[in-house]
Amino acid sequence: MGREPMTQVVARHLRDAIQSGELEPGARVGQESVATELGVSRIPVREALRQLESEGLVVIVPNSGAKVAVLDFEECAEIYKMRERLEPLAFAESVGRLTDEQKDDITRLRLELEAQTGHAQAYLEGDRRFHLACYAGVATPRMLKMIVDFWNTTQRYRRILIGTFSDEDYDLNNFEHRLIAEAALNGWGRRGEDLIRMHIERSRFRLSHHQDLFNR
Amino acid sequence: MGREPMTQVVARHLRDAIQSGELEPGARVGQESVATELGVSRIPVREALRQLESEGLVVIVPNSGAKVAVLDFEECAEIYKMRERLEPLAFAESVGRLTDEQKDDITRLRLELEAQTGHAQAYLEGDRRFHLACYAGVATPRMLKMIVDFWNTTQRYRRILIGTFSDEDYDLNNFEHRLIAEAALNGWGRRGEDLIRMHIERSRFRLSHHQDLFNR
DNA sequence: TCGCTCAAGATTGGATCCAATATGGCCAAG
DNA sequence: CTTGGCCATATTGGATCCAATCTTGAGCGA
Repeated sequence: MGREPMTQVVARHLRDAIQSGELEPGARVGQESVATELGVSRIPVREALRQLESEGLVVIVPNSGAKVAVLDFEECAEIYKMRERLEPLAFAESVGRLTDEQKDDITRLRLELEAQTGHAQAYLEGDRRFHLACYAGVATPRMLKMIVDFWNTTQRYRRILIGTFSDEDYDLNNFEHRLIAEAALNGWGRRGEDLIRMHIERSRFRLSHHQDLFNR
Repeated sequence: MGREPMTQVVARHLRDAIQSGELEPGARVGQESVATELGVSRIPVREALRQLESEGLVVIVPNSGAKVAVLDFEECAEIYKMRERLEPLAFAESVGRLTDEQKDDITRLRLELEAQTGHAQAYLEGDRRFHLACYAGVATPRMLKMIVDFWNTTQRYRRILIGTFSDEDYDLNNFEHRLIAEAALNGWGRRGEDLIRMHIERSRFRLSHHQDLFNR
């Protein structure tokens, strides 16, 4: 059994750094600095950066370097619109193939998430886990990867947005999750599609109400 | 003005080779052979392969090598289902921002395409150009790239499928294109969405009728 | 004949080195 | 004071070389 390629290690490291906010959008990501920090040569760093670029996390300018991707409001909204189309499909494909364990996961994650109400950071992580659990039945990894990439590229901005949540915002979110979970557990594909679309759509509307968060 | 990075040159070369059918699905893509063929070192080849992997054109197995991606029927159908969701969105976002030149392109490409009726290879190319022209108004490149990647990964399989077209299949296709073009030229977003979804859906149905083409 | 072991060859992964390009500061001209 | 051009420096892009891993096929034994 072979060791894991350094490229993957570097990619994961940078991915985490970007999503945790350690590397802010627009921040320069120098090959040399990353290489020395992780004790590897620049080669795996370069390949990792290409991978992250394809995931939408960084932007590479030839002969200039890589920077953490910056999303303006329009781009962010566009991603939400794509999610509104793709995630209902993922739900429909997932429902019906969910094992009992996976259904239990959905319920468990939903309850854990509700328990984190008000704690922005933990809620963010839990929210992600819950939604992805709903798509656990998707057979082809391609669609799942696209969705995960969407979540990753917007994670940084959802964190900002969730800071503006009122108690009622949390409640509404939790309630929508309960409806979605119900649909998943009962195999209601079509109903789940609508719920998920509306769920994401509401997030997008909220996003457009806080458009100012993108200016700076 | 700087020269274009070798990585991009290699990537384009391999992309063309894969789409033209020169490299068949499952074919091994050795770094060394590509490098010597193009007169470059293996470094840009490796980076190009990573890029193509992110586009879904090749599959890289660590320490083993890269192979042209093979799609089974399920994966191919899944991509079509995603297209059925995303391309209507792209149409809706594009329509309304189309310039007069872009509208002329749509008409011109549609007529050129009809003139190629019966010529599988040329029809394939024209079909692609026509559809992409309908999305020319999309502002954010991210969605467009995803759609192009979908077309690229399935190009090889559409070629097989188009070989089974009867005269009536061509006619139906051309007629649907006329309806789509009409919607684009008149800015009928919602109508265009439905037409495109049904257009792709019909292709997917045809695909499932020729499922045997995937067995070998 | 079939399956297993193991070593030689081939191929990929990574490090180091050199060339090409962009960045940033400095100086001079307007 | 601003702006344009120029050169030193830092950083990326690519080539070459070495190490690690996988693949292949011959040999052996059941």
